[in-house]
Amino acid sequence: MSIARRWSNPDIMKTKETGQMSRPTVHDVARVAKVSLSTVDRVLNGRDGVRATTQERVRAAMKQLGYERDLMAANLSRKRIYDIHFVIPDGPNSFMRNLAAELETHARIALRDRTEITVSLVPPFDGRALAAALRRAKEAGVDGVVMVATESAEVRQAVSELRAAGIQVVTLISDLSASARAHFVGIDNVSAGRTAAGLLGRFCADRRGRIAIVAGSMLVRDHVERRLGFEQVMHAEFPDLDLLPPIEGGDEAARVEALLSDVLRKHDDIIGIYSLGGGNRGLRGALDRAGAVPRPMVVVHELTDQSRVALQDGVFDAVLQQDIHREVASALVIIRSLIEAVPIDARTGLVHIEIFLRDNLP
Amino acid sequence: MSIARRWSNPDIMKTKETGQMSRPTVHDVARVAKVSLSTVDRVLNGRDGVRATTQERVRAAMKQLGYERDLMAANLSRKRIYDIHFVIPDGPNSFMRNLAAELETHARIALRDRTEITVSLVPPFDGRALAAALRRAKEAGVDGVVMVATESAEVRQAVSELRAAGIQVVTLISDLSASARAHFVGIDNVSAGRTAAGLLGRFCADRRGRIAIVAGSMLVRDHVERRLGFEQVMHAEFPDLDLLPPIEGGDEAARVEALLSDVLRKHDDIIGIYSLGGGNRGLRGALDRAGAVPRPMVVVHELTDQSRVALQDGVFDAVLQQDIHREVASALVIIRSLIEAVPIDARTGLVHIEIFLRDNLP
DNA sequence: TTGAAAGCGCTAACAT
DNA sequence: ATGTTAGCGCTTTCAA
Repeated sequence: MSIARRWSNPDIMKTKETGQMSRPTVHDVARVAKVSLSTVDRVLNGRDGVRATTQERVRAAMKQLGYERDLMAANLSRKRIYDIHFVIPDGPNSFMRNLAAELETHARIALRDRTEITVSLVPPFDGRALAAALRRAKEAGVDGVVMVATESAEVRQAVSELRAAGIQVVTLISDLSASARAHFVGIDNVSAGRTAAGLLGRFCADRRGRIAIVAGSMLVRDHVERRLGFEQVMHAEFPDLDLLPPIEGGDEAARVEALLSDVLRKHDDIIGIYSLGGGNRGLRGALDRAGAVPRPMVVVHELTDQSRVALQDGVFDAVLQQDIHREVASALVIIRSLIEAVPIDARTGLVHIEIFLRDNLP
Repeated sequence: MSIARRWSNPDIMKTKETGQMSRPTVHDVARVAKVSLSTVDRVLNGRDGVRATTQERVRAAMKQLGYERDLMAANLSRKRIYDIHFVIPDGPNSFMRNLAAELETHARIALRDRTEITVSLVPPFDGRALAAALRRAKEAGVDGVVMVATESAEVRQAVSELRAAGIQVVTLISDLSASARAHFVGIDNVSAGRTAAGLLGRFCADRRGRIAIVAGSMLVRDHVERRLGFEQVMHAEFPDLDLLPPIEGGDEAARVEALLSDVLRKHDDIIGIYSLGGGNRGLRGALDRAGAVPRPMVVVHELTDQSRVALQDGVFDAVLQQDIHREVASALVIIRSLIEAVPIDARTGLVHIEIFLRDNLP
């Protein structure tokens, strides 16, 4: 079987000799609607100064011909350059460092797609600083903003202002609830938490004991959601396991190590640990110091040099990971589509979570 | 911190008044090299009829200016349409059916990127038919071919011919070893097998017994590789588990059910099953009929209506899945890049494998 | 071997 | 309210 799809509308057949057809252009529309190019352009771009009846004629011609604007030609003509600004946390952890590096790479290749990328780094977990950065982007008059969100009323307000100024906003990795952001690009964090629980629960088999949770901050939505998903499944499917309240380590190794060491000292029956944020070097440090036997099962997020080694050493059992490179690429595609009001495939934003065991390390 | 990147080569500053810079064009190159546009174009596109010394001048100018050709403008001018042909197996299983549906979707959206998609369906596991389809594509003069490969000398030969004819070939989902294909898009199947083993091994905990493997056909490389990875990890990390030789069910539910029922009857100590191909409806049928207690742990590939329900029912324990939509999208990006000789980011082709437990079903 | 000029599909400045 | 015309950056006749 063979499926072929070509333009097959007789109205637009141009080269009768060859039988070749090509997709309709503004010229075809103008001809059929009996108006000039400019009028077609006005209708096409929603500019005013066109009588309603004429508009109707043009629209009818477009529909009849199945006209679809050639975005590349349009961009060439108007010399459009998409000005996209990223606002990301200046975190001390390797995850955010990695993200910044990703942006460097993308900045280079995005140029080929008429996209210019700029970046601001802001202090992590700081809504005020984030909102300020957003306002600066607005003043700069960029076309779109991609940001790693921190929950805060100020930030929500700034996003609304951007939106009102016609600037598209996409959240990346961590979403902003009840906000005007047009799209979120990242993993489904509730699902990530559920996955972690599904794995950790099964790994702990029939043992009984406590589970420790290590988070970065409950001010970022991804951490809140991971915790939520984790607790959902733990309560529903592994009720024999006792969940300790989360430790907030600020994604910093030193704090994580101090706080977790404390907890491990207090409880000698911790059989599982879920770390849903950064600072896993500290997590490992605490585990090594405690030296519990049998060692607890450990599920963490983000594959870094640290966590990879820990996986190989059998200290960590599973690492959940999101592909930042792909996320940034998706964010760019999506924000350009938003700017051009092109329909967006729902699947574009959802990045799948990867699970690494020591057996499938890349 | 804020990073901004703009063109900043004084040679190409055009509007001195505004201080605005723009990237260099063929005109700039022509001016600097003191030749005409056509000559620049000839050099740019490797056409002959240009004296060596002139060529050198032009190239020097390009380098000096940091010229990079605007692909969109070029495509507009030459009215280029990428003619991409997909060859996929006409399998009876939902996986391939799904793939065909994906292509329908992509055909529609690819038009916007000057890409026209055609599809042929060929009998599965049939190298001869596949090779014939490839030859037909060559005769049709397409720009690129994307295919789900079956291992066969004939196919390898046909791929070489396509390559020789200047037609790019990309393999999708299942690769073709020792062939001239330019790229593979799909999951790392060895890694998928290893992952399956890592999970199944841990799920089987300390139990002893046999593990059954259900494959489609050892003629497709993805199945061979999954088996390889699976056995690697099983032998290395879970030596207490005995692997039975793989059943080849041809990805068909009926055959899988018959063959597996047989095996389950022969062995009453099967504690784990890994199904690395299609036909999982048959797998479930066999399990239901056998009704072993305790039920074996089951890891399968491809999330379908069947496997989703089985997961929810607790009959399957994990489903490994590849995102076909994304794979097709990647294949399109890659083959276009190959056709235009644009550098390809190595990560573009690698699609990550997803793992579903009942806890994280989407 | 080289160059001048027209045109791809669309937009925008400048007429009417 | 509508039309004419000159580009955007590149390719492609057709001349020289």
